Amino acid sequence: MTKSKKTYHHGDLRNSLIVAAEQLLEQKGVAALSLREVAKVAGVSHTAPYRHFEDKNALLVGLAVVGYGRLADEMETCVNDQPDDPSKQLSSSLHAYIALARKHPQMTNLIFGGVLKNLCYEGDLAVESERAFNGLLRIILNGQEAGLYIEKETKELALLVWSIAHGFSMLITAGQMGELSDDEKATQMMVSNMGEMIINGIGHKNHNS
Amino acid sequence: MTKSKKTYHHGDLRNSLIVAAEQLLEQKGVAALSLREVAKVAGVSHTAPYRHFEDKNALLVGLAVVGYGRLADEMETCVNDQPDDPSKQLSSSLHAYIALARKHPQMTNLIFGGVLKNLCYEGDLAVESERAFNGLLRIILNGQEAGLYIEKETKELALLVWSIAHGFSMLITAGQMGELSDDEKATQMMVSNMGEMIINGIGHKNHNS
DNA sequence: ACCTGAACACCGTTCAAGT
DNA sequence: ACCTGAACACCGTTCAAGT
Repeated sequence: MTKSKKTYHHGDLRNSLIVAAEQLLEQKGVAALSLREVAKVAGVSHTAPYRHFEDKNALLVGLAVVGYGRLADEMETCVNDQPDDPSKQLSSSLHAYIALARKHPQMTNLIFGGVLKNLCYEGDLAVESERAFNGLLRIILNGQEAGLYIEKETKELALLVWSIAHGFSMLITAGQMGELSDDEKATQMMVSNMGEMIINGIGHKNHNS
Repeated sequence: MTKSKKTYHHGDLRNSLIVAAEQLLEQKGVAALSLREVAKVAGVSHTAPYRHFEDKNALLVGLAVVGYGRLADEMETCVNDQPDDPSKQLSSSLHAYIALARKHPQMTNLIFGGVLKNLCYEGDLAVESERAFNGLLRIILNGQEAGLYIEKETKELALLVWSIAHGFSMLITAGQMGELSDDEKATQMMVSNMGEMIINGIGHKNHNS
């Protein structure tokens, strides 16, 4: 019933290749992802991908753009869904970041694990990266304008928050968090606690300044 | 003059392979690291490594153990070098973590980028991982005993600090920090600021509780 | 324009054979 | 014990050829 799959010319091969690649990625990991197998899953010869991607690396970048785009979408949703509650924007962005990484661990590794040839962080990938970070920036700025956060440079606060969300995500993805990795509930609890600690700090407040 | 290099039996091939592997790793990245080339650099046939490592993955794990060991050493040094100043222990551990990642970006990718078969986070690698985290735990505990930090569970504070150090490191390594990646001085400034924000929080302190 | 099949250099891994 | 060389299945990439 779909309009593809009948013609000799595939029609939407570029996209089919990315879909197939993601399927294999989450199945077997970044290291075991081969261009030839992607082509086989997509139902074409192993040289067909070169019509749509210069390289294996170019396909991986294309796939990473999709993944990073999802992250950017999540960040924007956090801003738009609770436009009047900057505090909730921040906590939901933390939860969303980590939930997405937990849902697509291999995609997280692909984007941030250093497999992509570094030069390719220009172009579409850089666009999505900025879009995601701009979401975070806006969340912090909203909070600052509401008088919730200190007046330090917005970018510095955003980088701190990003580092926390990213670090926690990568540690879970890398299996460094022990039991926590598998425990959905405990993870969310931990994320909530971290959100609180970012706001209040871990220092004791018995100074009288 | 060295005692190796003369006998037919290499003597310390296991170690030579790891040294060669690290050299190639930082040179060409995780994705382009091949077992055959490692063997060639070490000066042996391409099947010789199988006497010392079950697998290509096993060699990578062996290499990662070395890298993770360095991180653990750094954390322990931070504790031992300033035994009476928990505050300095914390800030120096942050700086050390990020400096090491900046110095060995590809090693950081190897350890945390999801290339290693996950099951291998048992054994020696788990030992070094615990050693590093224990350093952080002790640093936080020292601060709590000195009355510097809140009385929340030590492990939670340590995980927060670890996430920040790790996230910032990975973002730099992945080229996500723009100009900052190359600017040594600006990076250190940013790390110092993050250290301060962890202690004091980013929330405005105009509540009168 | 889009796809294929043969070809090339390289890879990880196995195994019988050498010292 | 430790290392080698041939062999196998797989990989990324190129290219002349097909529709």
